[in-house]
Amino acid sequence: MTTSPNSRPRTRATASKKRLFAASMQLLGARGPNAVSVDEIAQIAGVSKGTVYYNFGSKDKMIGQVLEFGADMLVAELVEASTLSEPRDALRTMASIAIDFVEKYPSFAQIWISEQLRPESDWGDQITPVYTRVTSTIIEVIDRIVVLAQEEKQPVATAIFGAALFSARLRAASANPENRETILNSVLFIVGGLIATHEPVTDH
Amino acid sequence: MTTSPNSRPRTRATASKKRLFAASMQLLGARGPNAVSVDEIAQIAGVSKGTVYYNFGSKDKMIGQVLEFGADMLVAELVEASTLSEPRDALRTMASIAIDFVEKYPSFAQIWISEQLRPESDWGDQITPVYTRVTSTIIEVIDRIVVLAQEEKQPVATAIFGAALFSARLRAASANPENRETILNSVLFIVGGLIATHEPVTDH
Amino acid sequence: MTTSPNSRPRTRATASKKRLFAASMQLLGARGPNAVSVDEIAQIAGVSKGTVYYNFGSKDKMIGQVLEFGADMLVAELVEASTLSEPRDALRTMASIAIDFVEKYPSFAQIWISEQLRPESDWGDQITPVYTRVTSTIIEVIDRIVVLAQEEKQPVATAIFGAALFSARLRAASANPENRETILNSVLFIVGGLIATHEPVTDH
Amino acid sequence: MTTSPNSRPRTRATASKKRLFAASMQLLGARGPNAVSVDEIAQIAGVSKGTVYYNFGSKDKMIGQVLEFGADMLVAELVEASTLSEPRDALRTMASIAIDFVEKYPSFAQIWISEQLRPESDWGDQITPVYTRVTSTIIEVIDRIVVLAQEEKQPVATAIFGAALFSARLRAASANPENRETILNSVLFIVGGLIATHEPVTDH
DNA sequence: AATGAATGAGCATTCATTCAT
DNA sequence: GATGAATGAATGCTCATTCAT
Repeated sequence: MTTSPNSRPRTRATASKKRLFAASMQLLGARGPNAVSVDEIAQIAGVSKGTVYYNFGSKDKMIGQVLEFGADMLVAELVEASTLSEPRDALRTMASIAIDFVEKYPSFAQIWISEQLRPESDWGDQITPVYTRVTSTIIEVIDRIVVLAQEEKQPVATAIFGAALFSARLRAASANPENRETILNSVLFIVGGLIATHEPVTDH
Repeated sequence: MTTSPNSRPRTRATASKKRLFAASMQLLGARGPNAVSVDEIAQIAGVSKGTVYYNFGSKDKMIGQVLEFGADMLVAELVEASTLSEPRDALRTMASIAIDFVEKYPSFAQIWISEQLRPESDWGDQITPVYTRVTSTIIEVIDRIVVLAQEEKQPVATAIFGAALFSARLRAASANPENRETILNSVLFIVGGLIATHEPVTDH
Repeated sequence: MTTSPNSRPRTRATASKKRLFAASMQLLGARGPNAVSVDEIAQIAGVSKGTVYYNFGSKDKMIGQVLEFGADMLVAELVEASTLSEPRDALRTMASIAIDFVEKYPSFAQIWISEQLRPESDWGDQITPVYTRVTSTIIEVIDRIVVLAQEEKQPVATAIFGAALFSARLRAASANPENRETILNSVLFIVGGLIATHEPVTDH
Repeated sequence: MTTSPNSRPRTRATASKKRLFAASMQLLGARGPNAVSVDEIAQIAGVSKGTVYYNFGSKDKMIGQVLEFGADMLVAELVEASTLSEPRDALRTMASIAIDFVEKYPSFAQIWISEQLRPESDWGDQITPVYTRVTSTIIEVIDRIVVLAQEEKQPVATAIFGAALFSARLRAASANPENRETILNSVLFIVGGLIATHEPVTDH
């Protein structure tokens, strides 16, 4: 996925890099960057610590790439779901996807939330922040439901993303998680409120 | 105990502890626990490092107390706002308070969001998680607006809190922050959706 | 005991000092100087840490005095036993006393053994090293058994003390301690060897 | 493992570890574990502090290995001496070896004496305590001299070891040390006493 | 391409000691 | 006589990073 399919077979590319990616996704997703050391990642990947620096240059750069990879995973799924013919089904499915993702990689939610905080850049000149990519997908779907003023779109999408992310995060942390349907409904109340107060999109 | 009212002037009582609290709020609120060292806190507080341990026992215990203090600050304001006669005004004011708080102590949002993740307990047995205290306040207000099934309440309140927290967090990180009113509206669309689909509370 | 009986009653002398002495004997005897902090001693004595410095000046000075006190305790008992009419009974009793003492205050043996090592002085300008006081008592008894050349006396007494101390120390550390009688016999074999190779003392 | 015989020159292999060992033997032998810091050991070894942790994992583990190494040194010499054809010569030589060792590494005696005290284990699960290895060697020699009941053997050997260790320790600390011969004689009086009261071993 | 030995700055924590009250 | 708040030097340890091979 990361390595766009070349025409040539590319025998093994970088086995070490792949293993490091896998180990990082697992460890970072579960415990976050600060709680994971380069030693541990290398050990679980079954390579030497030096290999991390050979392949990625620094811990931060590696984290950046892993984060991007995780974001790509999530966004790809969201984008696919966003094409469902019925936009409200699309949103519901997208929220459901978010719940699954956060359950699998709990600390990604936390990282994305804090990602904008960094004053300079830690893991990141980070091409596009995750939330931007997600909210623009959300906006596309919303645009198929109601007519919103331009300056309303981003805040509405942000609210939806925040509600979904936080609900999912809490559900993942809970011993006996809330009913998934109830959470989806709660998040989608935002759309209900939108519809109740805005003009619906007329199909051309 | 420390502040037992003496008849004598009591020049500066436990000035050190207060200074440490202030420095911690500032530093922790801005950069989060991992990014702040005991040295730095002590230095900014103008006391020696040993004083931290004399007064708090450990870095974690200190952070726990500071976090609790910050939570108390926010919750107290929210509770006060929740008593406004018009429940929708109350919610709007509460969201506004959250925005201000997050702007002042950006990393608190992040900490609270990740607070449930900790398997055991890092900064103590943390009486009640912040989100619980906040959502129960939100629920009180919502109960004055619509009639909700018991199992719907917590998820709805969670969604509202998540939307507000995330929006506020993003606004705080942004160079040219979104219009506050637009954010408030977006968060409150959840309430709009609620009203559109639930029976309103009848005033006796 | 420490305060040689004055003619005047000496109402309470220093209650704090006594409590510190008691706590120190207990803690130091069990765990040794390095493993015990001033905080802990003060806490168990039920006084403030400052009181230690008020009464003793420093941790080392306090330890020195406690060590001396412990040595006085042991030596007093040994001296008393040494007056038994039958010198071999005296030696056996003295060894038995050593076993009891080491069992009660295990780390005293260790401290006394390392006491001579200190290059300068840690806890001490320590009047007379414990081993000197003990061996001179041993020598007095031995002189009643056999005739020894002057330069033999100290080494023989040292060997006896070492054998007794080490045996006692090991017994104290053992889960199911060796039979006390067997230990006493083993130590006293030194005397047996002496008698077998030296002229017995003729009573005038 | 570290020293697997390579065909290639192997310039300096694990020079750091060796240097750390040498420095530790010197420093620990002279002043004991508590009085020596990791910084100091690393500095004298001419490596960085991190190297200690890279090679040994912790200060305690390093001390454990150094202690074991020292014990191996002593025991190896004792075992060799124990094979002398004349058992009493063997014992005398062993005592002499102990004196030399203690003179060179004064604090080892102290550590070994206190080694059994540790409730849990500080420097590791310490394979076999030194005193056990030494006394079993002593017992082998004694068995060639007299017939002892099984339960007498350990206490007698312990007394001999204690007498030798303590005498050696005192001699090492003394400004003008006692005559070595006199000390050896004193320790060996235990054997004299044994012979005087027990049946000698009959040669086949 | 990969390794692993080595580094050193940074960190949380301990503890004997001081001193104003 | 006694206290307890405050100190600061010292310590064991972690970890991202470098580099010769």
